[in-house]
Amino acid sequence: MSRMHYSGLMSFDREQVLREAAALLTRKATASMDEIAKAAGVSRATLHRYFPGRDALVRALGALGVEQLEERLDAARIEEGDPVEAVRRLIGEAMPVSGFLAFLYGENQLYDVAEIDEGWGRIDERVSALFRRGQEQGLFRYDLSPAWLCEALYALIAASGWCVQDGKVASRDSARMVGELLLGGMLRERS
Amino acid sequence: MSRMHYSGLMSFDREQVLREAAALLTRKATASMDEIAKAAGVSRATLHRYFPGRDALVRALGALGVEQLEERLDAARIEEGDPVEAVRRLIGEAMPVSGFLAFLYGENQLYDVAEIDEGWGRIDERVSALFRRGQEQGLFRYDLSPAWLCEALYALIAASGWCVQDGKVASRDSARMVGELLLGGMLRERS
DNA sequence: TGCATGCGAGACATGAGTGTCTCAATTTGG
DNA sequence: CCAAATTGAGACACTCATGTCTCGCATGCA
Repeated sequence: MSRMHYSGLMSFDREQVLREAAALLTRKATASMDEIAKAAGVSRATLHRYFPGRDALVRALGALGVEQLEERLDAARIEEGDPVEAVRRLIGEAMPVSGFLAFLYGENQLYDVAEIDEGWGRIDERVSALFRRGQEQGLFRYDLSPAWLCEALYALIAASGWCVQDGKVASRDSARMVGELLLGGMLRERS
Repeated sequence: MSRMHYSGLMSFDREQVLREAAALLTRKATASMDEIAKAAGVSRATLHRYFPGRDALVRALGALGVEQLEERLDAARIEEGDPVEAVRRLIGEAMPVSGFLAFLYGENQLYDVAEIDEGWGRIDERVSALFRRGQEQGLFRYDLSPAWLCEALYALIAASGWCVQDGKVASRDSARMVGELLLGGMLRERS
């Protein structure tokens, strides 16, 4: 019998494999199970023991992404304080996982998994609530819907991650680039 | 002997097939050659006669995307007049092909094709030049690099196309949503 | 020491997508 | 109207990723 009951948790090795898989698929979304196994330092058989099939792996990846992002929403305390500063904190927290998020963003396969879908629903709701709060305080524009601001935020975070990986933007500048553009736009301040 | 010399041009049928393929792959990036052939209304054999292999098809698609976008840069006359209005015209022109652009954006395979790469180089150069021109006229912020503004523009266009397809944003609002956010940001106007 | 569990390595079958070919039917142009 | 070209349909082999299995080895525990 197994030494561990997988009651919601997972073994250390399994989680490590998952993180390696995330790192690889972030760089190469079409990597084969064999490549993933090699990158994770386990055999293909073991990879398949942990995740019976590519679907299971991608689903676990999706759940990991939701979990990580929710942790970062917590860390950024986006429901507290000045909405503008909350947006800046959110961007700062989300930037390190921008590549991973960009990968999950393009994985249409995940839209059928109810668990993942409701996870993204929770995230969207929290982020939209932040934008709504800013609007109600008269800080954010009313003519841009929270839903659109939400998507725009995701898109800019993903794009900046891509730029950093491509050398177009310095890693230390990326959060500022996203924050300044999203909050203030590209026009110079009116005097 | 063939009725036509393919000196740079392509037959009407071939171009029609290419456009159908673009439309399908925009919706389903992993469509098989068989699905593409059916969607284009030709047999798999004919599809393969036009484009010897999936690589050739994707390359032709990349070239088509570059060609279309350059036409729209011309139509928007982005090197003329007020930079702010030029950006608005550019967004208005590019919006109808946002889905197709989003597909090409995620096709890493194209980065090895010199012809496509230099096409995107030309496009990036023209768009960056527009942003630089706006900066030099004191209209655009200096602390956001043209390269980043470029990528942000692409990302927002792709995101808005996605939002429209998803029903989150009305089709006629999409250009304004992108333009307002990119140019003015999400903060309310300072009095 | 002996036993059990987990892992790595590899063989094997399967299915999907692909590239190539043939042949009959249709269209096109002289 | 005939001949050439093009197309559609289908057969065929090949590749690759995948899923499954077995077996030998190592590590850990009693």
